Amino acid sequence: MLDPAVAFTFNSGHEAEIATPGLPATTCVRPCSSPGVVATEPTLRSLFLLQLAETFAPPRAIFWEGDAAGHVFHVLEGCLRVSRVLQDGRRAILGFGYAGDLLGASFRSCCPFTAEAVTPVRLRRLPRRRFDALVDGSRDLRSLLLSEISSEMAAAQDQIIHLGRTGARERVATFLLNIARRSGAEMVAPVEIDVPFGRLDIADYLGLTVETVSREISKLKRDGLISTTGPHKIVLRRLRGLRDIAGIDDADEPSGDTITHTATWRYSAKTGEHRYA
Amino acid sequence: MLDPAVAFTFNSGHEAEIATPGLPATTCVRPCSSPGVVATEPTLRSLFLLQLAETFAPPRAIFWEGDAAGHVFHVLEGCLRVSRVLQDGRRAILGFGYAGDLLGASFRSCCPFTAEAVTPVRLRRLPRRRFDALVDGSRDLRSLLLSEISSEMAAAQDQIIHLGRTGARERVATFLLNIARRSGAEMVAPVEIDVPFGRLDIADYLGLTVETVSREISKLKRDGLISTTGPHKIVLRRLRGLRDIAGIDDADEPSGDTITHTATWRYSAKTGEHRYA
DNA sequence: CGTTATTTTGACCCATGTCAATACGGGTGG
DNA sequence: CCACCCGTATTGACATGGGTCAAAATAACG
Repeated sequence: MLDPAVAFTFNSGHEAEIATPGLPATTCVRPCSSPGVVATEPTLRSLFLLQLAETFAPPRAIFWEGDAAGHVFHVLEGCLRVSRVLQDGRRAILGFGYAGDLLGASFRSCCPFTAEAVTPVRLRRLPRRRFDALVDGSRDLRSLLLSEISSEMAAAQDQIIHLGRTGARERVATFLLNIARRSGAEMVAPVEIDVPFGRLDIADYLGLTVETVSREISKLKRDGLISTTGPHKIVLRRLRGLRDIAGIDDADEPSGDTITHTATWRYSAKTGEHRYA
Repeated sequence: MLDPAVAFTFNSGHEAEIATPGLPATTCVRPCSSPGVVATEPTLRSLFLLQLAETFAPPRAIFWEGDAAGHVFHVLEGCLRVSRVLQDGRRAILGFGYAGDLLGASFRSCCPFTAEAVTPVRLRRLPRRRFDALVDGSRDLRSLLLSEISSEMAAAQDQIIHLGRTGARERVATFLLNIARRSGAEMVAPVEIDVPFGRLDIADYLGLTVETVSREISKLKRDGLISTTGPHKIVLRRLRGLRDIAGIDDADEPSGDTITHTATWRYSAKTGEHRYA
């Protein structure tokens, strides 16, 4: 397993690398020509540096499912949710986005979901065409983009496993641990996490109902694994216990890229076959 | 919704374009140099043409979760499943692969799941490095790869919605319709579909148990929506009814790329803001 | 400080899981 | 070609996790 809480079309760059608001006019002349737009070390996120930042107040949508995918976004600050609704109104939240995340990098013709601000969101946008052109122009950036998307896939697959094969308690525990991991503060003492979204969002994300989410949280409190100060501040008291519930083997995937098996495919010129050893 | 049954790290190329086994030695000298490996119209799948085909007998694995991601595969024929297991043995099937699918194109350092043959599978493989190099060398191929991966994402997200927000009946109906769609035979009269996988595979794919899957299928039979000739041959009799159960609005996403909203973001040089209209 | 949305808790029920028995089907060997 | 056998599928009886409906408690906000 890798990173269940990581949202889909964005991926936090581990370092939030929030740029200072003042435009760094030092490096580049104009944001339109293609070669070497940013002088230093080009990352996907640095492409956005020249764009002005916008703010979205909480329930406002950044874009809607079905919209033409005209822009790619870099979240500077705040928190958003990404969701889809079935015809009859049922909603599923596909993931959450945080500062540092890229949003929309993997869209093709249209947005496959709606993105809405949960807390005030500050972000920069880049027209799709420009983003694509810039990325396509650099081998490094192309590689970074693929990695980015690959992590999204991994996260989506984790989510599939959880939704398909785990119970409410397990999902809630995993969810809390993932928020903690995201928050940077690494995993030792009692960790206080900030849960900006409401219970309904959590429920729609975990494939449960508000009531079940609430009950499971209460149960965890009763068992002394967590404690709360209001619905949006949760203190994880016994990480070990939470991890047990979440079914994390410990020593299990600390970095998501661990290779467990060492056997691999060898080609034998002699027999003309591939074999696994 | 797009394509729930589409598996994850492959995507059928709509045309299975199964190459004739005899190697087409006409176009290219050797499979090692980079520029213009295949003369005609380069597609991702044509990159594999010079590789010899291998066969995997049914329960054999093509690779295991955690393996180094050393190859990319092109499925020529047969059917495979892609799965992950939790520490306690619970298994989730992330998707199924069919002839025409690409497998492993989106991996980075290691395989995020296990792939096993369900029926005898014929495929060609390409070392990752070569695949990456070839794709990276052509703008068209890069674009095709991104589209490919983007569809995988879409499929994964559909699956997330189903697992999180629909009931057993709905999932089974959707599943049957998706197999039918895959099988090419387009959607009119009674469609007979071939279900190569066992009930356990279906259950692990839909996040249910064997018993529930079996019961739902029996119920659909009782209601006259389908009929069977053995567990692997199912005739869809009332597509409309199945679609209703599956919650498909009809006129809903026939092609997955439909743009529903036409509003979009406009930049106003005057106010210096983006607005949605 | 009142008003409203959100969260929590309780009582109840249903869909789905669990356990167990039976029936089917596909392959093998006679 | 048939009989047997074993793995898979189906069906039944029962248990239970989580959904539903409703009310109370708490938090958010003007």
